[in-house]
Amino acid sequence: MTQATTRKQIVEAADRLFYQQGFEHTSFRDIAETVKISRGNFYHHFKSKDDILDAVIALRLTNTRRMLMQWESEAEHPADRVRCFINILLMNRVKIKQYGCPVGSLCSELAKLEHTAQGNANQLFTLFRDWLREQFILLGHQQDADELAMHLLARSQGIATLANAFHDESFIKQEVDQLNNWLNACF
Amino acid sequence: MTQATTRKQIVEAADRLFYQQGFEHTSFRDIAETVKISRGNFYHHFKSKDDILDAVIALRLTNTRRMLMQWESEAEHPADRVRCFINILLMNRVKIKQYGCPVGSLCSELAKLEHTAQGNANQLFTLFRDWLREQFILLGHQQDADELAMHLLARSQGIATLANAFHDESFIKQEVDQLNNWLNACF
DNA sequence: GTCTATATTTCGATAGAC
DNA sequence: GTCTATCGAAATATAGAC
Repeated sequence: MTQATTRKQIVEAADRLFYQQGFEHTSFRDIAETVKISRGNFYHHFKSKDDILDAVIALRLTNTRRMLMQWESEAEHPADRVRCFINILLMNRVKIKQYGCPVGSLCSELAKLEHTAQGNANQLFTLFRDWLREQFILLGHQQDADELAMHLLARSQGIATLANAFHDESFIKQEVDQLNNWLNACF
Repeated sequence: MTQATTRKQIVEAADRLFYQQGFEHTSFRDIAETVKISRGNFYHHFKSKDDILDAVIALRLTNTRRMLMQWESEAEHPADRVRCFINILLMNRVKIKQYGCPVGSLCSELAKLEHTAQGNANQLFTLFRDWLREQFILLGHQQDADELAMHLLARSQGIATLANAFHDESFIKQEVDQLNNWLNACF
C-alpha cells in the first residue's frame, strides 16, 4: 500500500478513536487493530503519538473549514447559516449522546493533560467562533457579534455535555428549539 | 497515623488531582507523593484505583448535598437560591478557567472510558438537577421546572467548557450577567 | 513500506517484613 | 498501619530483517 494511503487510514482511525475513547485512553494497539497494521509500522509514518494527534487536529481543521464554506454556499442569508450550525446538534445527536462534542471533549482532555497541542485544538473552537461572529455582523450586530458567537458556542457545548451525561437525545431537540427561538429574536 | 486520617488524606488528594489532571492521567505515584505515603500502603485502605474513585465521588456527593442545604438555609426566596447556584461560576472562576467544571469534566471522561462509575458520577448532576427543579417549582413553574433546571445546568456547563478552552475569566462574568437576566425573566 | 522482536518505562497490584 | 521489593501487563518507542 502507498505511504499516503496508510497514513490517511491511520489518521482517520485515530480521529474516530480519539473521539470515542479519548486521546490518552487510545493506544497504538487500538489504532493498529483498526487499520490492521503492525505497531512497529507506525513509526515509519509518525515519529510519536503526539505527531498523530497533530495530524488528527489538522484533519479536523480542514474538514471544519470545508463544512463552514459549504454552509456559506448553501445558505445566502446569515441567519440560515447560523441555523446550519445549530442543526449539527440534531444531525449528530446520536454520536453526541454517546461521546459528547468532539471539539469540546478534546480541548477539555488536553487542558487536563497540559498537552502542548492545546493551542492547536482550540483553533477548532476559534474557527467556529470567527465564522459565527461574521454571520452576526452581517445580521447587524457589529457591537456584540463576538459575544453572540461565544454565547451560541457555549450553549452548544452545554447541550452536548448534558446529553452525553444523561444519555438523552430528546434534550438536544428541546434545547435546539430554544436556540432557534433565541436566534430569531436576534434580528 | 490513624486509618481514618490517612484514608481521608488519600481521598482528598485524589479529589483534587482527578479534577486537575483527570482520573486516568492521575497515577498512584501522583497521589502517593502528595500524601507522602508509599504506593504499597494504598492497598491497606483501598482495594483498587476504582475504589478510590468511588470514594472521591461519594465525598463530592456529600459536599454537594451540604452546599445545597446551606443555600436553602441562607436564602429564603427560591430565586435567591438559584442565584447561589449561578454564583458558584463566579466564585470558582479561577479554577474553572484552569480545569473546567469538576462535575462535567469527570462525567465526560468516564463516559469515554465506559467506566462503571459513570452512574455514580452522574448522580452529581442529578443532585443539582433535582434541587434546581424544586426551586423552579416554588417559583411557579410546575409544568417546565425540569426543563428550566436542565437548561440552567447546560448553560453552566457550556460556560465552564469555553472559559477553560479560551482561558478566559471575563467570559464567565459576561455570561453570568446573562444568566441572572434570564432568571429574572423566569418569574 | 511492512514486519517481528525487543528495549524501556510506567502502570496497577501483590507479598511479606516490621 | 506502613514500608520495601517485586510482579505482570501494557504503554510508547526502537532496531533491524525482509
